[in-house]
Amino acid sequence: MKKMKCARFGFRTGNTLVAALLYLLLKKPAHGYSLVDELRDLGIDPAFVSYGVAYRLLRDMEVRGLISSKWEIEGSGPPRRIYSITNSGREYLKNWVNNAEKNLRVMNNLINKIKEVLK
Amino acid sequence: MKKMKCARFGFRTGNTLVAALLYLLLKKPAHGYSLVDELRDLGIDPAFVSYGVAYRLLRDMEVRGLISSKWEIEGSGPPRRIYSITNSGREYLKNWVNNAEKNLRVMNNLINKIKEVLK
DNA sequence: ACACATATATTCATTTTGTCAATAGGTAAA
DNA sequence: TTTACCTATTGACAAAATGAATATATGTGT
Repeated sequence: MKKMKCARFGFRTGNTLVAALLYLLLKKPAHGYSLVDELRDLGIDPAFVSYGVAYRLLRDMEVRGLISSKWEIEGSGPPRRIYSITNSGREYLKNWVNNAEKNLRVMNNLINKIKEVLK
Repeated sequence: MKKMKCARFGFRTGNTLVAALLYLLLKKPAHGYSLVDELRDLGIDPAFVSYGVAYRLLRDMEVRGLISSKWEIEGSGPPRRIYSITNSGREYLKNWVNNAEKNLRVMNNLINKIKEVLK
């Protein structure tokens, strides 16, 4: 298992976006531009996810083997890079969920404690 | 409302640590070294919070007016900088909690959706 | 004197993010 | 047909956050 850097609270932007993108790709292959739009359905304001960030993440994810891509020329519009999730990506997602749940509990605890003191 | 930068998911390390430190200082004034130890009670692994990071954060927080400090010479050990939370810090914390709750719901939602698809 | 724990502070390199411009094909209307 | 706008991807650069390591004093116990 690679050492987890920079993930003290698990919910760093990049990590979370990776999980969200993998989730979307788990449902069906898609290209970057549409994925950014679909983030809206996850409660993630797409205005906060620039295309630059999203495409960079997708490229990184492919390098890490979490997703794979192929060009799609057919259809209307410019050529699109269609991404699919790999088995490795599925594993990563499972792992992420487990960690995220732990982190969520810590966060929830902290929030409740703070609310109690503020009250 | 000031535009929230760099907090897409609210739970960035820095932001969360700021909240945790403010929470501790809300209960009683303290100095950096002891604060790091007390993070343990919040479920935050102290091995993940180096003193370097903590002191840097505390100084930033003071610059931003969330806390104030004074040197304490008396008592045993080397001089300590005792931090107290300010009114501005209390406001910040209230705000953070509200945001964090929203973000928690988004995260929870995402996690549940992923779990459903993985199942 | 010596080792060790407390306490604060600073530096530098690296990683992660954010912003924005460049490129390019397709579509629709004037 | 040329102008304008939408889709789609990429790359470059700046800014911010983080990690690791080091430097500084002081006090305590032996």
